[in-house]
Amino acid sequence: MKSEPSEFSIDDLVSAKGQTTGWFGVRNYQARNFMRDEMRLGDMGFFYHSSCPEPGIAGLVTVCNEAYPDPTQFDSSSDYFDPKSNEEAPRWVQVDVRLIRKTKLLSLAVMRVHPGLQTLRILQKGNRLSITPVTEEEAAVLNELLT
DNA sequence: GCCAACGTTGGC
DNA sequence: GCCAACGTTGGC
Repeated sequence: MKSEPSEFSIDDLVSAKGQTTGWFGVRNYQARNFMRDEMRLGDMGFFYHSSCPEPGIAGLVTVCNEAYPDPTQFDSSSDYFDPKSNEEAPRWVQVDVRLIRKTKLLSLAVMRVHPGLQTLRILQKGNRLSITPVTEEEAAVLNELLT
């Protein structure tokens, strides 16, 4: 799960109420579908810092609420307002995640050269999705590296 | 700031 | 329904 730390960082999550946040603002259909169709209560997520000096995984989170309508799509004062959506047929959803723990930074550079991570979606050329699935095998390698 | 990659838009 | 143009993402 990608976030620009200047927008919302792992430290923001550490200090958030209940160390929990709604993952609002996703406005890409593929990423939305991953949240809606694949993410289930108790699933683990990797909190990734993007578009920053040191991109990489900065912490572990768990899904504490499954997909529900993202309220910012209805808020005309929000950057994430979508005039084409409506309450009867919400277009965008979010999940809530809770901090498991902040980790040392596992940099993109390190992940790129690790033999066990070559299949990771986030490393593929042209990858732009803010939400991508991680396989059990990949998760095991990541957990090992983050220990 | 550059640029590759990809998604979205809108005219036809 | 095609596809060119445009916008966005995000690493470097």
